Amino acid sequence: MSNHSFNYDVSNYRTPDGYTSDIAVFTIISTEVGPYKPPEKTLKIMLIKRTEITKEGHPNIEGGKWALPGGFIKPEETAYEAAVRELSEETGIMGLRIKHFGVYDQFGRDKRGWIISNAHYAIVPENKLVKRRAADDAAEVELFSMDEVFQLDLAFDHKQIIEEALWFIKKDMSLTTVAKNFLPKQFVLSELQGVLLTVMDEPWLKLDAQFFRKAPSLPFIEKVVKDGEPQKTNRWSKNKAQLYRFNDFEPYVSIYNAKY
Amino acid sequence: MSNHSFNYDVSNYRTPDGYTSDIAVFTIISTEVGPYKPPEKTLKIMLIKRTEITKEGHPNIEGGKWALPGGFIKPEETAYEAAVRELSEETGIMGLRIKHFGVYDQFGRDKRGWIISNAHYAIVPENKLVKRRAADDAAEVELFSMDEVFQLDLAFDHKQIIEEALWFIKKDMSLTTVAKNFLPKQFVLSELQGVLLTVMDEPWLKLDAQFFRKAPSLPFIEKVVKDGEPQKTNRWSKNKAQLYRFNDFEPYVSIYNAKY
DNA sequence: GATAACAATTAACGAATTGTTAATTTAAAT
DNA sequence: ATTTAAATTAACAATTCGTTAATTGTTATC
Repeated sequence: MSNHSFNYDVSNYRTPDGYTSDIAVFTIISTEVGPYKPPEKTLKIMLIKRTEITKEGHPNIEGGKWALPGGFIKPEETAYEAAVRELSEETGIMGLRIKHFGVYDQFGRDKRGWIISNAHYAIVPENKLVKRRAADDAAEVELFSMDEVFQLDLAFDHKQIIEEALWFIKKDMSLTTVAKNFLPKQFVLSELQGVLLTVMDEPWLKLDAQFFRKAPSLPFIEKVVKDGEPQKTNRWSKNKAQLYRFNDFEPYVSIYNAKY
Repeated sequence: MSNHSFNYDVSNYRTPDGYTSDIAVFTIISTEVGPYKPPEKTLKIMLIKRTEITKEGHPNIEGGKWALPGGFIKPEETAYEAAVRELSEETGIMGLRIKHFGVYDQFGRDKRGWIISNAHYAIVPENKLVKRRAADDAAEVELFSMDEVFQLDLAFDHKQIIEEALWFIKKDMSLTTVAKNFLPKQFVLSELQGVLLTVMDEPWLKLDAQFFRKAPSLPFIEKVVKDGEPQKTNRWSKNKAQLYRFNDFEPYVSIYNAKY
């Protein structure tokens, strides 16, 4: 029988045993490194620890291991909607940027059967994450740095999923203005630089002289001005620094007119 | 019950009624516009026409409409493997670039039930596509330009899938060297320009003076040289033109150090 | 209250790249 | 021989880049 024409008799096909939505929740946490110094920023991912025993009293699959938050999708919702719901259940926060980035359907990835994972990543500003509430069934929730996470024994194929999520977030950080989701509405150039450096390590980013000369003319950010007066802050420094905010400009780049 | 901990009792959940792999197959066809002129290039997509009647003699769902090639995934294969298989069954060609770009799981998109589509796009050089064989059950196969395809009454949500596939291929063309999959191993700058122009329309691309001055120094292509002699061709022009090929350089760009 | 320290900001300048226009080369067509 | 059209090279002002140095404003230290 030809598949491409969708002739379909349910009895001829085995159907998947489950369809889940998993979410790699990233945040960037700041650690104070001294007064009048921009804090050091680190990319972290939120994982939950799977319970050893299910509610029904049976041993839980992959119990005791750290895993991505997520769960089974209901037929009346999409994987994206499920991700939004799971994330709000898990962290109590809403209105975040959530994006699909891959599907994991290798047979054997879940011993319970043919279970397909639709993977998303989400970005949470650290100030929202501190409100993180204890999970309903007291599952442990913790943030891990990228160094830490790859040393854990993760559930299922979540190690691979996280590796690929990390790759996507790096790409997005380079090519879109996602960085704004990690920053307050108004920010200072060194804060922007700090966020970018958590995932990118281009030399021109690290060199202050280059970054601070180029950044003020980036078309997608603008100086915050009130009554003709440029707004400044000394949040992180002795000398007052100019505040910026993202505007609606959508940058477009191409390898064919870039400089190398 | 908490979803994030994956406590799972099969009886509690409805499972999907099917999991399909659909493929947006793109090609660029050249039409001769005159002797010693580079041919005009147009982006086309391959669609198949769904039969009115199934093998079993029942009316086929969405019968008579044009649709993306694809089909149900078997439990022992991944959606990607299914895409490779379907594409080889359909066109008889292998070794193509195939990439996942999205999942379509809106309930109601397929009247047969809860059916999830894992969507891919593929790029086929036109010289391979001419070998396209008649489909096994004589389903009609045809190439459509982007203008044409959006005027058709497409099956399921395939219009949306194609729109998003087109968006992805444009992005990929700008940010990766996919263009090489549309070109012969050795090509001439005007051929590269023609391929890029089928999906991009930046001014510096259209302006020959700019494109031809910049292109020779792009780090991911190089002049074809044999025995110290630069290889040239007059495939498309009276004057011999330098042949280029892609090398292994992987370009990286970012919105933060681009020019605007 | 002078001054050392230090991040933010501005200035300056040669080097490299860009946008643009013009000239050259080549071989077929007339 | 002349025309034509595409590929290629040349030329040049304008812009941007990479780098180093100077300036500013505030806190900490003596």
